[in-house]
Amino acid sequence: MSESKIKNMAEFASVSGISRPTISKYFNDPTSVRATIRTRIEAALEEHDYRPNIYAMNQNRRLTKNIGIVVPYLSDPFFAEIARNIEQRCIAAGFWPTLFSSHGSRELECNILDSLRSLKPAGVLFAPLGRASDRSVIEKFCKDVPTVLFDSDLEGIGAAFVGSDNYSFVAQSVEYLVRSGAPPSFFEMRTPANPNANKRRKAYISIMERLGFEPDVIKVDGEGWAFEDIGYRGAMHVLSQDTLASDTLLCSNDRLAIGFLAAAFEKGIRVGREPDSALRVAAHDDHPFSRFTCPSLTTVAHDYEAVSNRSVETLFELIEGGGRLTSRTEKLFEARLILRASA
Amino acid sequence: MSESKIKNMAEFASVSGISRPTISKYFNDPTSVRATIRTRIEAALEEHDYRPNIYAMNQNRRLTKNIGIVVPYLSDPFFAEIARNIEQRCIAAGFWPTLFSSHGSRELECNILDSLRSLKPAGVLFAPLGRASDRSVIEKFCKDVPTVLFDSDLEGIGAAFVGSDNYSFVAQSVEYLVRSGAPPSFFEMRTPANPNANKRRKAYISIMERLGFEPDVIKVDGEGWAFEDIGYRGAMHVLSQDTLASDTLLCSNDRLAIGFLAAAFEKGIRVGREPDSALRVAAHDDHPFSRFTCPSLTTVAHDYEAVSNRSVETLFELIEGGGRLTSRTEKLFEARLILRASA
DNA sequence: AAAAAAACTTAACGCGCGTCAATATTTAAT
DNA sequence: ATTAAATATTGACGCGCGTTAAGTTTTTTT
Repeated sequence: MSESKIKNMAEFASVSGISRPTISKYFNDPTSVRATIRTRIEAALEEHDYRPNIYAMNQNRRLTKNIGIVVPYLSDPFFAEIARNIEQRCIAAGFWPTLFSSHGSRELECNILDSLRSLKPAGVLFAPLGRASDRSVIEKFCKDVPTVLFDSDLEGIGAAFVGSDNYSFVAQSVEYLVRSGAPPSFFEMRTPANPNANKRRKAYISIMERLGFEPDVIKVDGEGWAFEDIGYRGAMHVLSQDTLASDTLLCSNDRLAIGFLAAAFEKGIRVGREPDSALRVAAHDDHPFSRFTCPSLTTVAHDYEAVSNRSVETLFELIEGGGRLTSRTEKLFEARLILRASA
Repeated sequence: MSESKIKNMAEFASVSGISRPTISKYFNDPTSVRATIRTRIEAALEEHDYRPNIYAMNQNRRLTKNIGIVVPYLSDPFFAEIARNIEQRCIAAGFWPTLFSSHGSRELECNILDSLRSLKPAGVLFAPLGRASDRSVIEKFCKDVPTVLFDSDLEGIGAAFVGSDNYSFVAQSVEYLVRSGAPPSFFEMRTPANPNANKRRKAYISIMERLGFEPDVIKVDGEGWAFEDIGYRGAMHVLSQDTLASDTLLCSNDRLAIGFLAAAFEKGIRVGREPDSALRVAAHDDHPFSRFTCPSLTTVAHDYEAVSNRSVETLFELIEGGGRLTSRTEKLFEARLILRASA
């Protein structure tokens, strides 16, 4: 490796003996130059470790190689995991992903979209807050920037949506709970942050009715994204009243269930599918921690891989299509029951 | 709001009636222009919503306003939380933070530093992987880019280190456990990913010896960052052998304890500080989920706020000092015992 | 009110790279 | 070997903004 520091593309062109426009072409797409040239460039690269200035590169390029990834709440390991997945795929495809979290705040979500605009990204993968989102801001953003929504849908907004089929989640859980014991009550937040929660409630009601049972929805108070705490408090309240309609509870999501199980444990209520248990508890999402609840949580899993994979693929199609798809597609993946000890 | 789209600073200068160099000054530091001028610019900004092109801005600036934040494992809510804290502070100070996670991989960590170089950041806040880190790569990076290490120290590398005092963690936990019951055995991974783990073990041994007790370290197998799973498997192994030297266990960190408690529950072993409990378990970190373990986990908390606050402040000093501090400082914050039900 | 200091304007250059037109060279096809 | 097609080179311009120098206006000081 030579000691001389190369400071721009012209210099690198001269030391490598190749013209600057060709070097420029190479960095935009190595396969666009002849193999002999490519190997010469790569040899020179080994020698002199030059890297183009990304700011100058992006300045006039019609499209940067940036991709924005926005999740509503990164402290939730579920989103951290899905973001990781997406990030890796973008890197593999030669893009520069940048990760943002709205941290549950509407204002922050808007600010992120604002920042994202100046990044002039090729595309954005966006999991909105949901109910708390500022629809009009997001709608405007999606008109200007190629955006694929994932996890949580805002109807009609964005070029496409990729997520999990909430009906499938609830069908799996309710049908299992019914055939292995009593039909479940549904445990959720009174004002869910996320549209998925509403879809799950509706699915619960419709499936229960189809099976000939009376739906029973338990709504607990609490705002924001501290779901475990809301589940815990709600469960403490519900369990102390002893007015449960069923000995089987289906929580809208795992994080509520984590709080619920903590409360049940504290109250000395045995949860599980053994005969001596007082309660069965199941939920949805297959949160990374649900293996380690006490008892371990019976839940329904997202197809993580499929969702992140498809989101990224859809965005790439969108980018290649110049920012437009023929029509807004909505892809929902089936869920998978994970049998553990809690129900 | 006017309809005309303004595409560069010169145009904005002409519509606002202020010269371009002054506009440029304003965007670099709004307080650097006279108040009358500032209000006129801001009025024009309301009218025309112009935003400078960040790529052109960063191209020749001696220093960008970018700050890199690198954590070893973002799916761990502990790091997600601390990253959030740091991110907010950087934004408040007018910087552009960008978040990266090494996802436990040495290779990725190196790639991130590589990407970070081309971002030409004003500074970097970096929590290294620890044992898995490529010391020489990081050392070289820190020579080129103003970097403050946090959470996990690599001795002599970076301009400063900010973290928690591992001795303080263990002092709090061991002293509490001793005065409220039996002296604890120490439960940890055989090959810890993180230097903090080694410091905690050493602290444990020294404190036990100081108090006149025989240290007992239980090492369990497992590689990587799936700590809960490692704790679970380790506990299943240890608990089935029934060779525990003490009825009190101190886990190196909360994530191991989360796995441990799941195993104990599964084995029907009662954990807690009531007389009828078979085992007491405590740990360190005050992980966001430790409130919801069964039983809730007695642990020792980081001073999150202080660590993130001080890290950011130190980086700002470093940046203002032109990338050099008089000497490498190491600031360790005290920990705080959190009494819950498990011990 | 005059002088000094501070802040502004005008004009112009440079940064590093994308991109284009005209020309030269290499490769593939006949 | 000749011709056509594909790819490189040369030279030049532009992008949007940072920055500087010289001159002008505004504000502060005395």
